[in-house]
Parts: sequence; C-alpha cells; structure tokens
Amino acid sequence: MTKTRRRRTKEEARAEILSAAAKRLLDAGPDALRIADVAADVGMTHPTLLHHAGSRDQLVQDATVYLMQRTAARTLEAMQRAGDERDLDAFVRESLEAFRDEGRSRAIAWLALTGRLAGTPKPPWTPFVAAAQAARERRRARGSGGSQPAPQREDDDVSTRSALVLAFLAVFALDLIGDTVLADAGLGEGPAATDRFVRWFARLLQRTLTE
Amino acid sequence: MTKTRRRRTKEEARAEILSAAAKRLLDAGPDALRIADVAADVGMTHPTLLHHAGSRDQLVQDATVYLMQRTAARTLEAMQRAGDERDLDAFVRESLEAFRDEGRSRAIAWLALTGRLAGTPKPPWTPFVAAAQAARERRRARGSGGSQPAPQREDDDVSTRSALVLAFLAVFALDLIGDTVLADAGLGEGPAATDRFVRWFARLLQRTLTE
DNA sequence: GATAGTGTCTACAAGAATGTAGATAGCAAA
DNA sequence: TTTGCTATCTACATTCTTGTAGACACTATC
Repeated sequence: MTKTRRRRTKEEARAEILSAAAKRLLDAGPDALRIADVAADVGMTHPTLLHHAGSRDQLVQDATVYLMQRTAARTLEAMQRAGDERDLDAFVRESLEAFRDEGRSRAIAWLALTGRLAGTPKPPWTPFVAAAQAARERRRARGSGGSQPAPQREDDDVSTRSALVLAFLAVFALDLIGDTVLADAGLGEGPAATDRFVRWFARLLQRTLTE
Repeated sequence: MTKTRRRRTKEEARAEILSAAAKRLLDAGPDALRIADVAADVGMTHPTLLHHAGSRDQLVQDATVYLMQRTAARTLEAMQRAGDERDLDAFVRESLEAFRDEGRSRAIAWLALTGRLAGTPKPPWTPFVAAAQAARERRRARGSGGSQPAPQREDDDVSTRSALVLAFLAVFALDLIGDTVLADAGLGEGPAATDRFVRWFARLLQRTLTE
C-alpha cells in the first residue's frame, strides 16, 4: 500500500482541472458534470478539487469561459488562415474542421441551451468582415473594369456581414446535426456527403460575395 | 386540511405526464429532468408518476419521442402551408416561426448533444423536395420559353435538396443562436435584425432555386 | 349498497453528489 | 535539520433523487 501523493503547484492543479472539466463539459454538458469524475481524471480526490475550484458552480463557469476561449483561438486561427486570400471553398472547409476538432459547436450549443451563451466572451468579427469586404471589392474592380456604377457601400456591408453570419450558422449546424439532416434529405451519408454539401455551399457563397 | 384527490384514467394521466415532461425536457434538457418536478407540474406525487411512467429513463425516452413527433407535425404543417406556391420569403419566415414556437430547435439540439438524435423518427423530406423541384422547373420553363438546353436532372435534384438542407440548417441555427451571432456580427439586435437576415437569406435561396 | 379494480397517497430505503473538518505529507526556505 | 506553508488525503455530514411497499380512496359494475 504505497500511497504516492503527487504535489502540484496551485497553477498546475488549476490548469489540469480546467482542462479536464472542459473535456467533460463538452461531452456531457454542464448538468452532467460530476466533480468526482473530473477529480478522478486529474488524479486527485474530490475534496482536493473543491479546494482549488471553490465549488461545482464555480468550476462549471470557469471551465465554460476556458473552453470558449480555447476553441475561439483555434477556430479563428483556422478561419483567418483560409479566409484571407484563397477561395471560399477552403474557408468553409477549414472552418468546419476547426469547429469539429475543438468541439466548438457542441460548446456553443450547450451554452445556448442552458442560457449561458450571452454571458460568454464574443469572438472578434471585425477582421473577417473587413477581409471579406476587401476581397469583394477587389473582385468587383477586377471584374467590371470600372464601368459599373458606384457600389452602394451600406448595402454591401450588410450583405457581406449576412453572408458571414450564414456561413457561421451553417457550419455550426452542419457540425451538430449535419450527418442526420443530410441523410434524411437523401443526400447520402458520411464524410463524402458533407464534402459535397460544403462544396455546393461554398459555390453559393462565392457567387453571393462576388456579385 | 381537505385532501382532494383527483382520479384520472390511465390515458389521461399518461398524456398529462408526457406533456409536462416534454416541456421540462425542452427547458432544461434530459439530464436535468426531475420526476418530482414533473409530478408537481401535473399535480400528483412522484410515486404516482412512476406508477404510470415506469422509470425516469423510460419517461425521458417517451417524452423525447412525444416531443419530436409533436413538433414535427406542427413544423411540417407550417412549412407545407408556406412552401407550396408562394415565395421563399414566407417559407423561411414561417419555418422559423414554427421552429421557435414549438421549441423544435432546442429539442433537436438536446438530442444531438446527448446522442439521441439518430434514434428519433425522421421527418418526411420527400414531399418538400418534390414541391421545390416542381416549382423550380415551373419557374425555369416560364422564364426560358423553352429555348434553353435540357436541364440536367441529377444535378438539379442535388441542388434542390442541398438548398432545402441549407434552409433547414440555417433556420435551426438562427433559432438557437441567431440573436447572439447577429449581434456579434454587427447586424443589430432583436426581431428586426432577424427579420432583415431572413429576408436576405430568402432572396439568396430564391435566386439559387430559380436559376 | 356491496365489491373489485386501480389510481393515488404516505413512509421509507438506498444511493449519489456536494461540501466540510481535521489530519497528513510533500516542498521550500531558514 | 528544522520549520512553515499548503496541497492532499480520509472520514463524515447533508441534501437530493430515484425507487419500493403498503395503505387508502375514487369509480364502475353487479
């Protein structure tokens, strides 16, 4: 009966706890999070975890913020990498992959369902809007040769933002329930069906943002 | 201390229980459903509820099916009413309203997150696909005057189905997280912002399904 | 009006989950 | 080495939740 106690610094303990809690949060949701489970994941007893986390409610809240910030960073990076210059097909596909990998859709859905979404740090939309807007104007200038009437700036802006919102909503929903919906609609199953739909959707976006 | 016992038939009791359980399910999700709460809603004690429902798990499962069937009926009716002949603006708006009223988006999201979505009765897509396809061909025949080359039937079908899937996904996500996303993207707040986006999206759909 | 069937209740059992109290042990600084 | 700090543990208390047992009461039927 060798009892090997591992002693962490306060910060290490907190980091490990948050990470494990975020994982459980993603899997089973806030209501199903059990501090004893999280403690076991990290390798400590639940009173020790409480010593660091304060209370269950506090842990859920902290893990929520941690989760959203972590996934936001990863997602935005992927979107930025893909959305800058290349075509929208890559943009949509990479966004979807980032959402999927980090479980961002699930995180957002959990928060929305439990009424915590509003109180969460929001992602920065401004750079995307600016980039998309610039790309649109570039395409238009190239295409028209300057012979078209001056574009209506305001309508353009709303249209660009709407397209980005649509992309966000579609990727979110596609990740969450895409497989089921595509199958129900008779568009096939598995990754191939999703790929086809993503390509179709990217073409649609491209046309909208180019016109 | 007048104890007024109300005696229901087996069927009445079951119906009331299912309805109340579905409401709680929608609000707080499967994990947070407490049979004592549901029993209180209906006006009975929790052992009585168990007598009718069997067990908590059984109740959750039955309420899930009940909920999905009820919302499906209402939603499909609204979509059918709007999607048959009129423009797509009405179609999208009415779908969204139906989703919202019945909490169908929340129900779907709960099921998806807890891994129950696959085992749920699927809505009938065929009539919508057929109607949308017919409408598209009608529009095209009217527009082209018969001078265009014969349309590629297969691509057309995939495109129609894809558009319907996109509409479904968008309405679903818009209901769940639309307010937050629209606000984050700088497209305004409240019902007005949603309305504007719905109109924009409907125009997009219209163009896609008409070409 | 008596009787049978069963919907409903009260009381209790058992377990799970959060949180507290006090002892112990690992680590760093004197 | 010694000492102080605190991360960690064991043991316990409390509350919440599901589920069971058996008595009671409402309704229909004879």
